[in-house]
Amino acid sequence: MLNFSTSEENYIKAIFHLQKEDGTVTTNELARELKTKPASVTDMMKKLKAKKLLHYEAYQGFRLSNEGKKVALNIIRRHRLWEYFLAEKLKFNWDEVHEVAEHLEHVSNKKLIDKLDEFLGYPRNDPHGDPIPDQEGRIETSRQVCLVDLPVNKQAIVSHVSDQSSEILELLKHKNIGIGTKLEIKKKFDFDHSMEIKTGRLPVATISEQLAKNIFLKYVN
Amino acid sequence: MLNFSTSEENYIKAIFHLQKEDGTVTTNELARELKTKPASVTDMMKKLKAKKLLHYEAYQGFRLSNEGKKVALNIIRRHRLWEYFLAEKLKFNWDEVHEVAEHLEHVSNKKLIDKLDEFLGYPRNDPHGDPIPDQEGRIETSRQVCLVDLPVNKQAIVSHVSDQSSEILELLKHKNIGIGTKLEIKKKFDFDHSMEIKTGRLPVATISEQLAKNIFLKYVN
DNA sequence: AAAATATTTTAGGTTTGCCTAAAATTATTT
DNA sequence: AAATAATTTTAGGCAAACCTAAAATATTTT
Repeated sequence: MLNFSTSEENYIKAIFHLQKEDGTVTTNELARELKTKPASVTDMMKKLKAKKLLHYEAYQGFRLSNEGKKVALNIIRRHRLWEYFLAEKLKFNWDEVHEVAEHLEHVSNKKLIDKLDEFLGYPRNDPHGDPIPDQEGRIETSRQVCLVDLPVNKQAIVSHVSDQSSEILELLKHKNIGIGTKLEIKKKFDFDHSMEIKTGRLPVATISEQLAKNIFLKYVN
Repeated sequence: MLNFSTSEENYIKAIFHLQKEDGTVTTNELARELKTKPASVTDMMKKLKAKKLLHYEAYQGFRLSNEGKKVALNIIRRHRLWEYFLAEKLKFNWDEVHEVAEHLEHVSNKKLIDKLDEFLGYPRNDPHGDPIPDQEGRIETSRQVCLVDLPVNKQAIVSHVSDQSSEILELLKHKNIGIGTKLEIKKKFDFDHSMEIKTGRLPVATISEQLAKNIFLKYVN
């Protein structure tokens, strides 16, 4: 894997994220995302095309090549590992990690990142719940997570309930929660590890730790 | 504290280190240190002078201003904390940390560095034995270190022996070690924590862990 | 103290990544 | 399908940080 400038890396990363929704990314979209001007985007697209990181024909938008995707996943791996480190080890707040990780992610030393990964215990998701690509760039698209481990404000869909007793099902029915219910945690209470969640249209519901331990979800996206 | 480019930071740091020996630094010295050309150095000196980070008159060499020194100590703080992190937490080898820290040091987020410092337990020296400046840029010029904690290949001078029994003094005399003796550790053995040290002119001597625990030294410089 | 040598600065050029304004192309209306 | 609007690209410039070659200054030698 060659080395890229901070600027090139930011473009690659932005294209990767944008092309998730659409298939192909436009000059204006990218300029908006990166807070730069369309003319600057065109400049960079020419350069990245020359480096074979993306497919691009004038006026036709662009998509990352396979090589470009590999580079993107590598940057995302660095970013999310640093986010995890900041939140888990340095006790940064959930909402402060992104900005700092934006800088750390550009220190591209493979050994550093692999050792950081090992030190952190090979985490699978960053503090926002997004999956962390492995050394090979493999990424788990949608893994199950226990409600206990679901980050605050991260939407997820109930996919499994481990205890099948009538008692738990009664409780879940009462709270209008079932497989397929989309929800997010609004607040976690350290005292008893209970939480308030929000489902689709309804107001908040309180979930005990015992209940949360039995509910598994998949991230949206 | 304002923000500086990576390049500016590298110049400031290099001047700080060079002016330790001499009082004033010359264009050629700095060019050699930074593997750049004298003309580039002159360019940068004008810029740093305009930013009041150094004193400089054409052809007369340069010295950091007080503000420049503060900036330098801040960069050195970041560098050494990252070195400590890499060696202590990520288990990098002693001789690999410097290069990686050269990159990490330029991520200048005060909160990041202060939290890193806290996470590491406010270490006083980096893995090379060099002191780590505190938040205010204060640096311990020459602190005592126990021989047990002296890094390999780092010269230091015996400044204190805690046990004053005749037995230890006999042993030290036999090995030609006394207050003022300059030595460095050549090898440490994990098995019994014994070590081989080298003093001035003489060949290596072996020191037991028990003995090392009673010898304190000051770093050279 | 003049000449020779070494150092430092100036002048002008390059690349990267950004910009504005104008031209080219594509998309949308009418 | 022409006209209008929106998007994208081109052309030409700018600042940072580097470069080479030549000029200016300082230092050393004779």
